[in-house]
Amino acid sequence: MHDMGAFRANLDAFAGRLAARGFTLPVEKFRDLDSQRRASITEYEALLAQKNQLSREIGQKTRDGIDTTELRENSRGLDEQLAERAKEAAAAGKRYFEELQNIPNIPHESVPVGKSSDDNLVIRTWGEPRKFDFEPKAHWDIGPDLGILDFERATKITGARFAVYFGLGAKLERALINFMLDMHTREHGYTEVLPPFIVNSKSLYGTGQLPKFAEDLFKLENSDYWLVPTAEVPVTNLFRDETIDAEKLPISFCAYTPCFRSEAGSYGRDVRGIIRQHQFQKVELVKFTKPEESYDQLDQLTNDAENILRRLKIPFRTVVLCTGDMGFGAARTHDIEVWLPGQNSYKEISSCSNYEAFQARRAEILMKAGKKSEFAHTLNGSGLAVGRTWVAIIENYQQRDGSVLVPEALRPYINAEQITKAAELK
RNA sequence: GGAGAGGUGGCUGAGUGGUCGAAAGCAGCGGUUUGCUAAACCGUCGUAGGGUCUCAAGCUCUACCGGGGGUUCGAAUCCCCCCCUCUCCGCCA
Repeated sequence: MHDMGAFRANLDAFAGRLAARGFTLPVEKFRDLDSQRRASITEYEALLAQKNQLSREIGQKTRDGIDTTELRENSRGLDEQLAERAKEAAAAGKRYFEELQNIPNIPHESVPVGKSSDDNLVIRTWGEPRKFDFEPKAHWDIGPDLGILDFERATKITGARFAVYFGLGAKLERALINFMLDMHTREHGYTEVLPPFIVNSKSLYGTGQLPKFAEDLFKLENSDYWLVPTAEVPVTNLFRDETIDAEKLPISFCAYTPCFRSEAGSYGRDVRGIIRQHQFQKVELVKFTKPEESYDQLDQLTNDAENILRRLKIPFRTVVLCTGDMGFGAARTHDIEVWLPGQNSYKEISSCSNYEAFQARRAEILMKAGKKSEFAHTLNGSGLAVGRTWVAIIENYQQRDGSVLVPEALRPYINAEQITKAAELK
């Protein structure tokens, strides 16, 4: 959400910067909507002031013992017109806000201008893709062959885009969660949070998923409850409607949650394997910062996420999304892409964004330094997507005999050096 | 799920139909006094949206006492619905 005053005063500048991300701001429409809105407020409030004045008079005269029959009638006479103008003003306001809240954030000036993911800019590459002396397989073959991953039974008990993990496959997933949380809390200074996995509409509005992206979410019947699409929602909303003492910033949280996404509109994308599931696990990093330090903190957060892959010794590269490829609320986004030999390509495993005050304005997250209070900046990024990290390990550490080596950093967590076919599943 | 008690400004807490945006205290901010600190005293002190204005200040209007409706000329105050918190019971992990 943009600041109303700034938006009104700089409409043309906003339009120019939004154009870079392929968003056409209807400037004239906004000017009209805003002047309509203001005119109807003025009209309505002038009439209301008139009525309030009459009421005060009636109160005074009643106390003085003067008859007020006529004044009461006059006052009542305003009601119909008043109701009408109230309705107009509310409608005009609503028209304006509905347009405003669907305007995406302004990209930071450092973001490369472009139209699609082809225009993203690689800022870092780490590790050498392994040379295989055999044809590397994809995880959707390796997993089922090892008996640690089962799509058919998941489809039976639930439906498409779900998976069941068995044995060391399940344990690998659990180990990854602990490994990531431990690294972020012990080495990167994050405080662990275990939030609710169900949130209300207001929280989803605060982080920007609602009202525009309702179709991407799972909603619980007969309630205002939704399954979390990412821990970003509950964790960022920890400070909704709160004012944080600036001295406490930056505040860094990490949280594990399952994530639930309807994936409406992604039919046919990543249909094989567990790259795109309705339910997946993620360790999320969230930061609340002062405005002047949010970009340093974005670099820090990105680095913290990358460190997971460095420790696991899996190659990756980091890209800056171009203006046309960014998400709705982000001002700058770094995607970390992990190397997947099974698909012979890099695949997104983390998305780290600075939202500047875009979410803070919606969620009313303020910071106060001395007398002055202003909106804090919010950032978040995956640290990392657990399911996709699972895939990366399976594919990068696969052996000719179909087994998978466990990365050294993970061995204390999984208590095994190698994943082989489980006895009961042979 | 049942019974009861509550939700007022940053905090505590008055206020049961008419200048109440809301007493008082604390905290905050400005100042006076003062070797320093502390204390005392004086003043100030909510947010948002309109209007006026070149801008700001100022002035002014409107809204906000958990949320939404209603009664009334007029609602923090009366009525209805909902949400949340607390206590007890039930149920459960």
